[in-house]
Amino acid sequence: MKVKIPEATIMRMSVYSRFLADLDRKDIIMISSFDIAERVGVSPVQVRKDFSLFGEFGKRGVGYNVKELHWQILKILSLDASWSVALVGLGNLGSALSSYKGFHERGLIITSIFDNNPGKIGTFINNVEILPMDKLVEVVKYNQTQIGIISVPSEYAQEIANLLVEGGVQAILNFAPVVLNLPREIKLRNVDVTVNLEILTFNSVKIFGEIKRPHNEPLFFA
Amino acid sequence: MKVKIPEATIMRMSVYSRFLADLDRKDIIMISSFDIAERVGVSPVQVRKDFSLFGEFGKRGVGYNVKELHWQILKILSLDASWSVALVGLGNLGSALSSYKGFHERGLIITSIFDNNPGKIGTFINNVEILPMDKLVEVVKYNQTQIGIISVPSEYAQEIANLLVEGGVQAILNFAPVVLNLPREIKLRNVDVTVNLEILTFNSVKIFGEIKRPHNEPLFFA
DNA sequence: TAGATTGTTAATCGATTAACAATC
DNA sequence: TAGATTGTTAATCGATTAACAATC
Repeated sequence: MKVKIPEATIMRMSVYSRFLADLDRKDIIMISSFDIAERVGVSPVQVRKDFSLFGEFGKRGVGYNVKELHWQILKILSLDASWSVALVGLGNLGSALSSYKGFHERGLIITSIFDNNPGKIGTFINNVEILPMDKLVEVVKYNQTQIGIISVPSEYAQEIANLLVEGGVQAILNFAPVVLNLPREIKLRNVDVTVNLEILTFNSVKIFGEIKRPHNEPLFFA
Repeated sequence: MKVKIPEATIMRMSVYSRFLADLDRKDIIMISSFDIAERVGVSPVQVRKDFSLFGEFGKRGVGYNVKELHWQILKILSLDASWSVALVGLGNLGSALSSYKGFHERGLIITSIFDNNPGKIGTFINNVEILPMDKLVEVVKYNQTQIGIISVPSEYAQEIANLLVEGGVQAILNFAPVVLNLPREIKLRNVDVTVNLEILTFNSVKIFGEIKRPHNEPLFFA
């Protein structure tokens, strides 16, 4: 009775759940797999199949209760309790992440922020003090931090990853475009913006065959 | 003789190519699929299989010439010529993207930047003037922009996407956590940070069964 | 020639889709 | 009961891995 859950399913569950939160805010009571599918850009069967891997949440002939389904998915994603997150690196990207409201809404609580810029250390973001890197292990441990986010330059990413692991995190979300070496039990996800752009370049050319239009000098320019 | 290329392959090609650029900078001449595999975190067969979808780039018994292979992959990804990219939304995330050097290195040229903040309009980033949104269609057209990057708040993302399409882009990279509705011929990729974090929460719990440790008050706190 | 490593074909594994039975 | 919609089983499709032949 042990089903393997495809990662693609988990990704979609996260998307469904955000859509359901939205419906709930709008006081919509029931929804069908067809409506979910349409708004989320997948097929209705896909939606039902995904749900079915975790249980039976709907009523045949009727659909799904929005509140109930939403709650079930949050439970599945373990977002029914909060998570302690450490953010390392407060450049532009780190700042964007630190101020992103979506995390807190979904129980992902940034409990510590680290940077090595003396001008930033000691200041606060959302009541969290920015600390120097040499406090990382200690603080991450104390906070029982489960997830570390790495948004430092590539050359420091591995070093930071090691510190996070030493501090006891279970999972790392890495924004640096490097391949990190981690103990197998640590969960890792990489978000790589360049890779995503390059997939687009590949796909775009496919459409137009081999033709590629060169671009002009920008219209508005220095 | 028309092979379908898995998207996963394209992603890996992008990663291989960055690794090869690195090797080339270090004046390494030859490399084997084993060494590539190890450093990139996949299996050697995977590497060879990926390459084989596009041609034969290696010498049996010897390996691959770094320069040659690198160049071939850049050609495959259409990164042997430059791309005109428009960046819309200059919040923290947009700023991070605008200052990311990896793009330019790989022929992804940000030719225009748009924001609606009057304090930012008229200033320059890397010689590109920040323009108001109402110039978007015109400028994107003029620059023959192929790719648009959306880093505006979710509620404006669809509207901006429409303008980009009107301006003639072929592909959109969307950072707003919403499902965009686009003409089928427009290539779309979504980068969704929350989804990635939530996959980590799911995976972490799986490891520890149902046990989840609550977190303390932060050690360093306001 | 022997050793190494590529490239390919076939087998396996995994995810999506189609068909349909169950049931509200 | 008829219509709607879920949930599941089987079929298909796609991607990875294993085995091995080719060849430097």
